[in-house]
Amino acid sequence: MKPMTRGELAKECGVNIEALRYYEKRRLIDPPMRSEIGYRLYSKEDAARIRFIRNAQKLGFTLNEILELLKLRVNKNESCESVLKKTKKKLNEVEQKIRGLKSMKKVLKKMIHRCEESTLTSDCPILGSFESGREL
Amino acid sequence: MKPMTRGELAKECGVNIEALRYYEKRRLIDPPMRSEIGYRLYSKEDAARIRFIRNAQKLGFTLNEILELLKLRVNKNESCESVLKKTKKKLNEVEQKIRGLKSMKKVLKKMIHRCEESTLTSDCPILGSFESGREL
DNA sequence: CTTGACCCTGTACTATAGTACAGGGTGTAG
DNA sequence: CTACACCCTGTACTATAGTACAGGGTCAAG
Repeated sequence: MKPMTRGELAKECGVNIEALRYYEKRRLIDPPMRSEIGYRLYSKEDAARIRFIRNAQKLGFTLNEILELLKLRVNKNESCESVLKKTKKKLNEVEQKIRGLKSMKKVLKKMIHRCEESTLTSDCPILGSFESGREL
Repeated sequence: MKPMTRGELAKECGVNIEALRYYEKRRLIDPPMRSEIGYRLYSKEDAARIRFIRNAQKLGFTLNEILELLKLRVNKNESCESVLKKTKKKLNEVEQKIRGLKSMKKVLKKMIHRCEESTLTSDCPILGSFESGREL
């Protein structure tokens, strides 16, 4: 697989070219290989990582949280125990988010249903999606 | 129901007192009633709205998107048709987010499973959760 | 052999979403 | 009657996540 330049990777992933340098500085991607004249050369794996970052951001994770997600693996400095604990914590966060979105979805569907029956009122039903007061 | 002051509402909703003034400026909440000496007085509905805003933010919606969600209702200046269209668009966004989180959840669960069987390797499996290249 | 399209670095600017603070009013407790 | 805990306004500062730009290098095409 031939490596990509910064411009090519940016285009492929639909991000601004400067964002790639920013993610490198934030340590979200490893410093890439360099060509003889010093150009950054990215692999397919780098592309996958950039896409992961963008997707995770849309799901409400900050760059710091995304870094934590990316570090979820066994390494020499960390026990499997601790990785397991962190992974379970992340799973919980993800499940919370899913629950929140599901109740939002339910309300939106109800609105669409009501609208199609032309019985909509002027109040805002979506507000009700978190009425339970449950913390997200 | 007795109305709350700004400090009380902030405490009840777990937000900074200044954020309430900020949400008012951004038109995410209506300008509240005022007491005789000019203090803001908030209702239970205001509290629900603040909670909605915070929860929606954790699900990856920006304040502008949240404003759009809150405006999803029939009013004199807008046809039911157009509200229906916007609501369906939002439903789509929500369903996309749910799909993204579900694939993340799947990968996290697999990691936990593997870790409990002590067969974890040093690569980062979570990266795979968006491999499909599908846009979120 | 220079023009254009890339790349490099460093630094400065921007948008979003707050957060803090200065300067001043109100009202109850000691 | 004053100290303290609230509230008001306006304005300034901060963090996060980029985005733009200046000044300079490389290289292929005309």
